[in-house]
Amino acid sequence: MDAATTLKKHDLKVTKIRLAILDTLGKTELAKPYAELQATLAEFDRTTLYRTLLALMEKGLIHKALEENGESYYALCSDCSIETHVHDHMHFKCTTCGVVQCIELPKRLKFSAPGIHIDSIEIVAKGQCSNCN
Amino acid sequence: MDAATTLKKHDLKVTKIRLAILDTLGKTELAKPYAELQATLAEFDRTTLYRTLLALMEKGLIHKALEENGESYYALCSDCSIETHVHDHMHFKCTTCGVVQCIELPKRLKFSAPGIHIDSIEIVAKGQCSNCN
DNA sequence: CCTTTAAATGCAACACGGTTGCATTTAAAA
DNA sequence: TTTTAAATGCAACCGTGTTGCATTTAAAGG
Repeated sequence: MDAATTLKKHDLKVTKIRLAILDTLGKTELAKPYAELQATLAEFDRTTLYRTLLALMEKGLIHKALEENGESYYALCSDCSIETHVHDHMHFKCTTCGVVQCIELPKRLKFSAPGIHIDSIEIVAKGQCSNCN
Repeated sequence: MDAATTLKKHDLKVTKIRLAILDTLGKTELAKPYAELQATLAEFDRTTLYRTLLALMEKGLIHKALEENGESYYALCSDCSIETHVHDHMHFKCTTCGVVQCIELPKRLKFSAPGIHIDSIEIVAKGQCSNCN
């Protein structure tokens, strides 16, 4: 399914920056840092980029990963839909080359603690990627 | 062990802001948002606060939790030492009242994926705390 | 207790991403 | 083609992170 169709299916108007974002993020399975996204899409205003990312996240087309320094990384959602935005994956950052990738988890993780009710879990791991070790 | 002794033991000079930070974070088992920390310690320059937090983190006396919006939360380290800064806990944020707390995990978590080597893992969960559900 | 010095602090300044308001443009429905 | 709600661009502000540098201070040594 092409990007335009995907947008329409999620009640989003087909615009240049939306196609550009989906195109950029679709070129790799890695998560892209915000700064790189902004550089690639420099022809657009950064406010527009900001709001477009919000819109695409809200519709579950993309998701954001936060690294320890607070840097944001964005990636396409392959396992999300409008109804259930669920991530059965963790975000892994290679401390050597710096790439961030989504890694599928074998099964849904369940944590529990007395008294509390857990809705969602985010996992961020660091180490060496397959190219760097 | 009092704060001054703790600082000396970690080769840190005993200064007013360091005592104040340890005192503030020690008053609760919850993690404090940066903004609250800055408000409480408004008598000190924010650069000093910034560098002091870095120093205390480097020595393993405190640690930082990042929430989804990128907000930083700080808490004392109870299970860290100079040699092994390890967290067998996750950070839990109540989406109702907003408090962030460290929750001990029953056992060390192990994840693996083909080709990659994982050094450390950070887990952030969201849901309702015991007061709010 | 006094001197010395490396470390800590305060201040200024800048970078960057997040965020909002508002006027203009545009996608797409009628 | 007209219409309109949505999307965009621009300006502006905020908070946090970060660095350089001059001043102050903790604490070691005499």
